[in-house]
Amino acid sequence: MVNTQATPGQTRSSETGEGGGRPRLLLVDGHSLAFRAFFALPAEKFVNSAGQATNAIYGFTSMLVKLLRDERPTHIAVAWDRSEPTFRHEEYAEYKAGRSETPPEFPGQVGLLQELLGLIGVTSLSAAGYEADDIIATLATRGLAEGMEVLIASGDRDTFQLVGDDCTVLYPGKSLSDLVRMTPEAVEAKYAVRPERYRDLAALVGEKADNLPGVPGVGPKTAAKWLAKYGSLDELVARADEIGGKAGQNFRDHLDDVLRNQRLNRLDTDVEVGVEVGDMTLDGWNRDGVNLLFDNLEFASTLRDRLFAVLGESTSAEDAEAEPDEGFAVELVEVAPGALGEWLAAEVAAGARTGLAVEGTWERGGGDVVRLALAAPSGRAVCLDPARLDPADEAALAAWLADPAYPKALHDAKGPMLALRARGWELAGLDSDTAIAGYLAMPGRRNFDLADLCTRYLGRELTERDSDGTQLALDLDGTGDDQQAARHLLATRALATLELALALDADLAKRGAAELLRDLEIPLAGVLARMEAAGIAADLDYLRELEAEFAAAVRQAVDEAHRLVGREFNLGSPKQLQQILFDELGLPKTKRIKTGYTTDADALAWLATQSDNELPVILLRHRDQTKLRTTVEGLIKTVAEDGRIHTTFNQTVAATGRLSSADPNLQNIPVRTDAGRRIRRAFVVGEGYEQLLTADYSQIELRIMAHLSQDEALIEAFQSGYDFHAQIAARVFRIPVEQVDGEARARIKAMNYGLAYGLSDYGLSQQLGITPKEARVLMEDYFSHFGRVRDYLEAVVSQARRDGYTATMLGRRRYLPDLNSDNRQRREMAERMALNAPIQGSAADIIKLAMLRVDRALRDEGLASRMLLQVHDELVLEVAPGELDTVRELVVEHMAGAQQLRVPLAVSVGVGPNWHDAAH
DNA sequence: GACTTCACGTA
DNA sequence: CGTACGTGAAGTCG
Repeated sequence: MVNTQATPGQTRSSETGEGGGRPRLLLVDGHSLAFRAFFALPAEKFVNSAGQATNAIYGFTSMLVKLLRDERPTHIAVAWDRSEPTFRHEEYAEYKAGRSETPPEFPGQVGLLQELLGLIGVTSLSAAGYEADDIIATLATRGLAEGMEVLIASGDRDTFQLVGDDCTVLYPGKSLSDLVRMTPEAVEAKYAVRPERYRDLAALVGEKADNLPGVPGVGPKTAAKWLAKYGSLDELVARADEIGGKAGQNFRDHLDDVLRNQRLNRLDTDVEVGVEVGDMTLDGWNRDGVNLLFDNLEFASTLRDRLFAVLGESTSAEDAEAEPDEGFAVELVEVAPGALGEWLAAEVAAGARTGLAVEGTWERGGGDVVRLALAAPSGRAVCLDPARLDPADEAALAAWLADPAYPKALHDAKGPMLALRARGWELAGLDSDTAIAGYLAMPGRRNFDLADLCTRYLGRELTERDSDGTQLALDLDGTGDDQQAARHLLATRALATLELALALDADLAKRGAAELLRDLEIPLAGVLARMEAAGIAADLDYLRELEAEFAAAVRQAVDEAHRLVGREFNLGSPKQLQQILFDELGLPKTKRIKTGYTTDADALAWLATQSDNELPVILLRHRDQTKLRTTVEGLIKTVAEDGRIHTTFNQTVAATGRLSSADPNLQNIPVRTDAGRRIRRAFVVGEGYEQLLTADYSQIELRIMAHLSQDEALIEAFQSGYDFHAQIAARVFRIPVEQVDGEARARIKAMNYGLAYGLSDYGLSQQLGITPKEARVLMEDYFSHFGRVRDYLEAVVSQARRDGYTATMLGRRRYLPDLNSDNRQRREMAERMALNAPIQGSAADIIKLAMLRVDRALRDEGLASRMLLQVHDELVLEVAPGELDTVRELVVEHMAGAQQLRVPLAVSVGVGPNWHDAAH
């Protein structure tokens, strides 16, 4: 492999074409290489979720990236065959006949590949009546005439006739990435003829793939021998009689075939292509477009990174003044002890943003700083070790960190804030958080690594290279010599964050999310950091009692189940449960899932009604108790030294804009059952505080729906202040409110909530235990009274289909490309997401606003009470002695007033010594 | 050990 | 065959 990879000995400085190096033209045979790629990669492993095959696209792109990286062409074009017949067909009707059918997965990929090439700025060419080879021959000839070096990547041996001192063919070898360099020497070594005689040789031997039979009994060896002896095919034909033996006779008998082959395998060098080779530079690529296409094709990020890295280089090569070819040109400055203040004053002017990177640990509301790096716009950076900081420097650093006049850019600042806070340092002036910015730009993405964003937004890789160009390991835990590498890497991260922040500023401005970042999410990060640091006090003894109790209940359920079945089995294994329930006990089958039949709670409850067997009921009890036990166990494990549980709020996970809570998740503590609610008693008011206070928005999503749809009837129902669901039920069923019974109210309540989820008649029927037909009638009745709601929901989806995204009240977008998917299941899923996202997302916007307001008010008022938790529509606060009335009033005011809607935002408050008793 | 599937808790 | 999450256990793969 390696021996075929001997890349030309070009140096970096001669790569730019304009800069004195010789222009280098790469010509690619599109179909030929795409077809190779198609068969090299397993089609079944390269299919996106919409069912589109992608193996040829992936393999071709991978090859192209390798070519761009290794060969560094200054000019490039990809030539394509056309489906219509060529001049060769006119001459010889059987040309290329007898080829097996093109696999159906292939043709569709060619169009996408051409689209991709267009996006990365590569010229694609084809010409009616000609094959790709002819276009390549034409361009190669012109390129050579203009003094260019020419490279041809093709799997068609006909191109070998073009090989010369300045023209090399790269021919696919055994594997996809293995391109053999066919130089004149290589052609001669392999075929024993000079490249210009290759046509003659091929004419004698024939080409099976093109259905061009040669002389029977004559292979490359004989053909080469004859050509060596007679010099050329023309001479050979002229002296055909001199050739002896059986082969000679065959040659004379098949002379017409040979001459036909020679005419047909000649490549046309005069095709009208309409583009000058000098214009085939690689520039002006469309990053957003490539990203979108890659997202749709569902390609791994590695290929994208490799492509962007190589494109980033080639575009920057256009402008010698621009960034270096790759990486970040950070200059790590050593500052003498005591001189940090001076350096900051000189390097980091107030008002100019600084990149800040922190290395350390942060979890469970605490943390520590190992080192931190500051990078100025000049590219100069310092890296500081807090443990070995001169006292004067520490003071200067602390003052600078806490000074809002010095704007800072960090990546995922909440963790670093916790670590800094543990050192007694306050961070102010957070001006950009590149992780959150990335999240606002692409809320559906899984992760927002600094390195990923650099590749995507800057086209540069966040890696360092030593003098050999080999990548340094991203080893932050190094010791000794690695220390310096770690310092340099951290400084690089700081500079990368700074540059990334700039690119994201522009992107967010385009997306209308700049204010959302600056005024909502960034300030919220600080609030969340304080909430995490505070944590919520836990009654550990009580939790242990609960655990023992739930564990005993689990054991009892297990015993009963084993006794009933007559042997031991794992109640926690759906697989074993299926075996017992459906095979051994012969109970009726439930809903199908991938692995058989479901044993979920609904199914078990149904089974209990279908048989006298007690097992389903026992299993249900076991499930309940197990869930409770594991919840309690999880909580016990996370109680910190300070007796409090410090969750982590994630600000960049939920695609709708909600927060999420993890380690432990305090947003899914049971509340619906009595046993579950007992767990909430374990969350107690901490020492030095008086009460827990919970405040939640009543029906916030329905109120948002009323607001956004502007449905008068809905708005009126909220303004009246009476039981909302009952009022709606009264309207739908055309009866006075007093006559609405529990049943009717429950149905309408389910309907109300289901609307915002894209509920189907089937789903509603399942939930209410009625037939789908009854459900449909109910929905029709509902919409006959609240037509604006239906109009609104439909409008949201159609607008999202048109724009590609939904937007919340504060302009938070959610991108839903699947709205135009050909796959019905995906499309309908995207439709439900589209109608839910503005509602759930606007609710998230509003409570985030409320959190900022409440936090600000508490601090402005100098109150010691503090916010501890957010559970989507609820806030939990810890109230300091004597502050209850003030805090209650303040919280209600700022939650209810967070956003002006066409309906009131109702907030209800409860107070108690623990989370359970603070409910209302 | 890493990953997927099922199941289930919350809003 | 309603949205959004996180977690734990079992099962599977390398």
